[in-house]
Amino acid sequence: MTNQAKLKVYQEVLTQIREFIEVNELQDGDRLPSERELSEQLNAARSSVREALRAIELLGLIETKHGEGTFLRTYRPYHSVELLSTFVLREVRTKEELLDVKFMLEKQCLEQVNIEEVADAFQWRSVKPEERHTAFFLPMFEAINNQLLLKIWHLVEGFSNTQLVAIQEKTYYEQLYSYIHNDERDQAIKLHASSY
Amino acid sequence: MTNQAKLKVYQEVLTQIREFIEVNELQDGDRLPSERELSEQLNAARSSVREALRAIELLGLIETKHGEGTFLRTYRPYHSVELLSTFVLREVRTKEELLDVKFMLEKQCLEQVNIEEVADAFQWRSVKPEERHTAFFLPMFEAINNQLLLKIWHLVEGFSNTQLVAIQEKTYYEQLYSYIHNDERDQAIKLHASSY
DNA sequence: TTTCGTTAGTGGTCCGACCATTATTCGGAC
DNA sequence: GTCCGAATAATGGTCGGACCACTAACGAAA
Repeated sequence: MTNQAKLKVYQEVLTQIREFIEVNELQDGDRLPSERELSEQLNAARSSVREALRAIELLGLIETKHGEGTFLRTYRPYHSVELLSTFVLREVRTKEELLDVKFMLEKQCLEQVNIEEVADAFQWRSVKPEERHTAFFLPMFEAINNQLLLKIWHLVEGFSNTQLVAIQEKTYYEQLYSYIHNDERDQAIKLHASSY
Repeated sequence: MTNQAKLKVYQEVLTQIREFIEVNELQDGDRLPSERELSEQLNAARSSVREALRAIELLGLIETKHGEGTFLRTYRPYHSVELLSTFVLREVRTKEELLDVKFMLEKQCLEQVNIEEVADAFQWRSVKPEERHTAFFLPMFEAINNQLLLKIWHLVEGFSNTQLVAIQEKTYYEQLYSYIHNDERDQAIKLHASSY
């Protein structure tokens, strides 16, 4: 027996849409054929075509405008990450696990970030104490220029925030910043670790 | 005017399915109500329910068995991920981000893992070359004992796997293992980094 | 030329029908 | 009583059509 030969219609449709995009070299913002056209050209019911389209819409790959059509869209991985997280975090409720991952991400950030590229580096100074942490790290993650990483951290941050996080003094972040600025990464990481 | 109040039906359905899972504390493998039941209970047409289900099926969050029902699914990186990735990885940017995050996670794993706790440490020896990487890292991530971290890596792994990943020789993983075993973490990390 | 209804095309939603597959049920053969 | 196989019921898979809501383009009137 062939192992997997029987793909569902909506999956075939997806493949063909993918090919259509390829062949016609569609760019972001370009319009796809209407649901009815696709339905006819691909020999599939409109409802099946819709199942395919809704799936990749949810992912953020396309955008549908009522009365206008379906358009290709610049894919941003963080859309799907958000969606996935609500399911992935389903059973990962352990505060410990969340904090571990969050710590790990921040550590990685401290290692990688180019401090020169951090905008609003001192935004956190003028912010409420409980928001300092986010205000400090957010621009740093943005400077890393990896939206996926940023989104993951943001989500973990959001979930763990509801738990009590130790609030650090301004001096803590000042020290952290200064370490990185002088490229004393290991010192920064050590300090960061001591706060968890 | 409210900015975005008008969610589509399938999106509402999605939310409610999520709540259903939450409230009833469904675990992986558990069965969801049938499409017809959901349709009735949520006051939505069956086709709308299907749009929602197909979307999260494509994501790999549920599994449908013809004649049986719809089941919550332990994430497995085969199936539709390949299809999905052909869409998602259209842009070079996305590939880079995925690989960066994957690299980062693995690096962290190499730093943290207690090699004594790794079960099936040499499973990867007897596996197809293209599966070596996963077979090597999976037990290590499991040994870290952080469900969240594991799931994140698994997802990223699944996507990036479908694209060209450099296949390493057995000696590469042997070396990696031996470094960690002798607690020469920095050597392991350096080796790992050289492969990306 | 401008304005404003009309109209055609599009996505959004619903309904009902039928098929394919699976698990269950039940009755007869042993 | 046990076992087996044929109905049966429940489920997902697919189709086609109907109608609504929204948008843009067109064309006639001012």
